[in-house]
This record gives sequence, structure tokens and C-alpha cells, in this order.
Amino acid sequence: MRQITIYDIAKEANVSVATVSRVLNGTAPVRKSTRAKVEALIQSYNFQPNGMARSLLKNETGIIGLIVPDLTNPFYPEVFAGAEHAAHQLGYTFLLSNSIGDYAKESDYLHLMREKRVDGILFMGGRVNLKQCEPHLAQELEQVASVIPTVLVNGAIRNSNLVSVLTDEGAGTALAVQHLIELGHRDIAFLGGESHMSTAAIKLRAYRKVLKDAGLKLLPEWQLMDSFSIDSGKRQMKHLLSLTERPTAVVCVNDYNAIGAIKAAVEAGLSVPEDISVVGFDDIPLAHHFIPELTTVSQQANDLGRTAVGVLKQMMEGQKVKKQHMLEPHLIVRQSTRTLVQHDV
Amino acid sequence: MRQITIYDIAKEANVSVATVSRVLNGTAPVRKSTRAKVEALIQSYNFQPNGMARSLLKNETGIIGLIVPDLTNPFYPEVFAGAEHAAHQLGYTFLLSNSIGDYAKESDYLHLMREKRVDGILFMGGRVNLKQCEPHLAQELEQVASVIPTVLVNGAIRNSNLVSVLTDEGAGTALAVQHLIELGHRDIAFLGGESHMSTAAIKLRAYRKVLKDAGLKLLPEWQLMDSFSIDSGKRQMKHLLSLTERPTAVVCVNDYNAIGAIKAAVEAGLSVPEDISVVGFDDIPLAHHFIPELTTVSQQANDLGRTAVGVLKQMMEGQKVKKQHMLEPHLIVRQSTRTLVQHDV
DNA sequence: CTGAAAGCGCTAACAT
DNA sequence: ATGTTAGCGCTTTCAG
Repeated sequence: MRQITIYDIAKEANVSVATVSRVLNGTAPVRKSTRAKVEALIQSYNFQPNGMARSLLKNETGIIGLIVPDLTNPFYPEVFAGAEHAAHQLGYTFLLSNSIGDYAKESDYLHLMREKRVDGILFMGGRVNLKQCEPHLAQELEQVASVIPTVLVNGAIRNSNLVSVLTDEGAGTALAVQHLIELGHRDIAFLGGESHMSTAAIKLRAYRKVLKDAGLKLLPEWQLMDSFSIDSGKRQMKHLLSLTERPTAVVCVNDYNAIGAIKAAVEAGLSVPEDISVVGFDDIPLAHHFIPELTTVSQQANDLGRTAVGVLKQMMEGQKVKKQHMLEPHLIVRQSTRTLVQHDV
Repeated sequence: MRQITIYDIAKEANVSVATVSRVLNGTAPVRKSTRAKVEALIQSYNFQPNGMARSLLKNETGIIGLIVPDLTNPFYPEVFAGAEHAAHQLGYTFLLSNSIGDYAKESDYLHLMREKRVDGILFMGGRVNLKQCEPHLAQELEQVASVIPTVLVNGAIRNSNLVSVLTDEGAGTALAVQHLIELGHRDIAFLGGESHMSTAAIKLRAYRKVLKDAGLKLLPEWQLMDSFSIDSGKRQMKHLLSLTERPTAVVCVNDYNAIGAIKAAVEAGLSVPEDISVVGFDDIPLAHHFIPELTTVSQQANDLGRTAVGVLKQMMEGQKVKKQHMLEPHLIVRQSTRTLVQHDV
């Protein structure tokens, strides 16, 4: 059914629409009595101005488009929460889309958001997590970004001008490996994710560098790549345990992998951390509720979201911003790692 | 910077805006050559029609407003995923808001969505999960619903005409309790959530009924109410273990409570399910990755989301729909429950 | 097959 | 302090 408009109110109050608009927005003085009359009408009709009309005129929607691969991965809701909090204070709401890492769907949504004229875009996952993003996908993103302020969250696209907000994952991994070394571990493996993703590559590189700098063993068969799931962690740990030369500790590409690894170890009759130390990455909420509680690297997902909105805001205001905004991760030591004890005493 | 409009295209192609509109929407035949000319221009300018203008005219936005208490609770992303999938196929996108169970924020968002003229609203959490919703909160919701098709997901408001899609939580709890009884348990406790929430009340009632019908012990001190968090589960289990008369199994209001309960039991030196059986509710993704894997009741969160969108769609099309759409939950038996063994042999 | 023009609901000059 | 009016960018009669 047709909703009440500003005209209906104006007519009934015997004033012009301009006056109604004025009381609505407080944009110019209105005599007290007229204001009261109008306000009463607004109340009684429960009138709410049409945002589309206003948006069309002002050329702004108050909406930020958020493209996320999969909200079911607890990392993203955390980022979302941070972003939402910041955005709400600035008066923005989110148009949200799950891209499921499907590039076509990402493109779909990119177009949709352009059509809907969102004021800004936050893009996570999919193509911006690739080690090497295909040119046409990158170009599409740049094209959109040239019209709508866009920031890549927790990812980046090389050789582009796209601005991104991300965690220093290399530094985070170094923290994890160093922690294990300090605990006396010398045989440390790396459980990776999909090798074409930049996060896996960055972390592997950091892992190698720290081990090398420490003069420790760098076995190829201890550098695994699979995917980011719990099952992947299980598979990789199973493989590790089947080797004749076993590591005493593993660094995982993310918390899911770590959980999978622990499950596999437990199923094989080992204890964590007594028999093998495991460190994760991300600090998903579950990490400190799992048994054992997970030692992990916090990406401060909340901050990531908050910062991304802050940067986006600046861009929407037409300010110039840095191309890269790096957040420092930090190590959270809990129960899944501990001092190496020599079993062969 | 100003974006290209249909007028720019029209002028450059030497046609009227009407013609451009026609090729854009295929709403009337256009001569092949003109069409080609226009399409070329659209391509080269990378023109994208302004959705706001169209929305204003058509009086529809293609947006569904989704109000959720907390995406950080893994149940909701699951619902979202189901809803998103269904909505995407129908051409809708979501405007998403975290209400954090804050009624004022819920109201805020309700107004916002009305202002933005979303085509429909999906409302979860907060006031619709209350055992008894305050009249003015209920009224506000009804007012919005009278203007915008609205469905309550996984909740309801008594004595209202608001339509809702929900799981039969009573039936689900009965399933859980019966399962324990069949395993030989006779001393079964209930770990609840906040007592003013309908879900806690409904589940408690079902728990009582099944036990009573089976002629089993119904101790008041085994019927706990706290909140829905992991910590709450811990607290409640700790309390239970401090009693002189301990249950051999517990039914929890949700998976978080169950996980907390297990943690507390483990910390107290017990094993699950050897010493005590635990069943959860919701089947969050974590449930089958936890150690031990959780026996739980699946709400089929995905279905909930999908169904809600289906019902909403019907409402948006002006169809009449049932007031209540009940989904049947089912039991998923995993590792956290098992046959009672007599310790006092 | 194509163009002219009205109008969706609102805001913001510009008058008065 | 208030009214008139011109758009914002698009779709859709209504004419040709």
C-alpha cells in the first residue's frame, strides 16, 4: 500500500512541503506553532521520509557494501563486528554479501553494489587473497574502485593502487615460530593452506626465514600445503605422524588447521602439548575454548574491521590515504604449546 | 565525481533517454542498429544505471533487511547463509545489522530499514526471543510489519499477528532427553539459559515433561538457569559437580553451554562421555569438531534461513501466509553421550 | 520503432 | 518564517 509522503503531511498541515522538510531536518527555523502542528501529524501518521528519494537527491545512501567470502568462518563475523560498530557510529549500514570465494559471485556483487550506489566498499577474501590475482579480476576491482571508495581488508592486489588494511602475517608467523624455539623446540613443522593464497605463501616464507636464521632444520617434508579447513589440519598432521622423523612442534596457517592437527594427534594417541606443541593463527573465539586452549596469533579481527571503516571513511570524505595500513599481530600463549621435554632420556 | 547517466548516453547516441532505457531493460523492441550503438556506449563508458532512481520509481529496492543479535554466535551465520542463498536466487541482497540484543538498537535499525524502504524484514533475536515481550516493543514491530512484510525467525511474539518461522524446540529437547533415557540414564540434569528467554523456558518445559512421563527424578537443583555462553555452561556444570547427588547426564540449552559444561567436567578430572553424558542444541559447526564430538539437536539453521526467505517472498508478493511455520529438529548422535555404566559395581 | 513529458518523494535555492 | 519550483536519474504512458 502507498505510504504517506511529505505532501500528505504538508496538505493536512496547510503548509508547504518545504516547511515539512525543514522540521524533518531542522535545516531552517520554523515557527514553534507550525512545527508543533507538523510534528503532531508526523507522529500520528507514523510518517517516515522516503530514504530513496533523499538518497537520489543527495547522491549518498549511507550504505557500505561488504563483500565477504564466508560468514561461517568465525574470523569474518569478528571483522564484521568491528566494522559494524565503527560504521554505526558514523551512521552507515552494511549491504552484505557472501561470495563463497566464487569470483563470478564477487563480480555479481560488485556490480550490484555499484548499481545500488553504496557509498563505499569493503572487500574481503577471494581474489584479494590470491598470491597472484588474474588481471581481469584485478582490473574489474580497480574500475569499481575508481568510482566508489574501496578498501581491501586482510588482503591486497599487487601492482595496483587499491588501498588495503591488513595484518602483518609474516611478523605474526615469526612470533609463533620464535615462541616455539624459545620453548626449546628445534624440530618444527609448518601446516599450510592452499598454496596459491598469499596468506599461505607469506606465512611459509616467514617460517622458513626464522628457522634458517636460527640455524634449525628445514625439511621439505615438514612444509605442508593443503587447505584452510579443520580436515586439512587433520590430514596434514596424520601425514606428519607417519614420517619416520617427526617434529616436536607445528605452526599452523590458521586456527582451524591447528584444531584439525590436534584432533589427529589425539586420535593417534598423542597428547597436546605433552607430546607435540601446536600453534594456530587468527585467535578465533573458539581458540580459547578448545581443549587444550590454543596458543595462537591474534589478528585482532575487530581492529581490522574498525580500521578498515576508518580508512574508508577518510576516502569517502575525499581525503588521500596511504596505500597500505598494517596492523601488528601478537602472540597469545595458552595451553597447546609447552617446553620441549626429551622423551629419549 | 558525477557518474554517467542515461542522459549522457542518450545524447551521445542521438536517441532519447526512453530508448536507452529500453535497451537497458529490454522492455520494448529497439532497432538492431540503435541497440548496438547504445550498447557500445554503455560498454565504453562502463555505464551502470542508478539503482536509487529506479527504486524510487518502482518503489522497491531489492533489499531485505536482516536484524540479527550477534553474528559472532555461529548459529546466526548459518541462518544467514541459508537465507542468503535463497535471497540471491530471487535477486535480493541483505542490509544487515547486529543488534547485540539491545532493544534500542533494534528499534534504531527497524526505523532505518523503514526509511531505506527495504522490501522485507527478517528479524531474529532480542525481543522476539523473550518469553514475554514488552507491549511497546511488540507494538513497534507490528507497526513496522504493517508497512513492510516482516517475518520473525526463530522466535515469535505472542498475541500478535506477526508471522514467524521457527524450530520446534520443545520437540528437539524431547528428542535429546529420550536419547539419554534410552541410553539408560535416569539422573538427567538441565543446563538452561536466561530464564526470561522463551527458548530456555520451552526447553525446560519439554525436559520436565519427558522426565515426568518416564517417571524419572525431577530435582529442582538439577534444573539450572544462567545464560547462553560457554562460561555459563562451565559455571552450571561446576555447580552440578559440587552437589552430593550428581546426575549422570545433562541436557544443555545450546551447544555453547554444552561445551562449557564439558570443559568444566574435564577440568574437574572427569571424562565425557565416560563419566557423564552431555547433549547440546543447535549443531553449530564446531559441534562435530570439538573433542569429544558433540551429540546435539540440529535446528537446521540453514533451512531456517531458507524457509524464512521463502515465506517473506510470498508476503512480498502479497500472498497470505500461515502465522507459524514450524521446522522439525532432529537428533545427531556423536561422541558426547553414551550408555550408562554403573560405577558402583 | 522512437520521442516527449510526467512523475516517483525529497531537498535546496530563490523568492517573498 | 514560509512558499514555489527545479531538479536528482530513471521508467512509462501516450503520441507519433
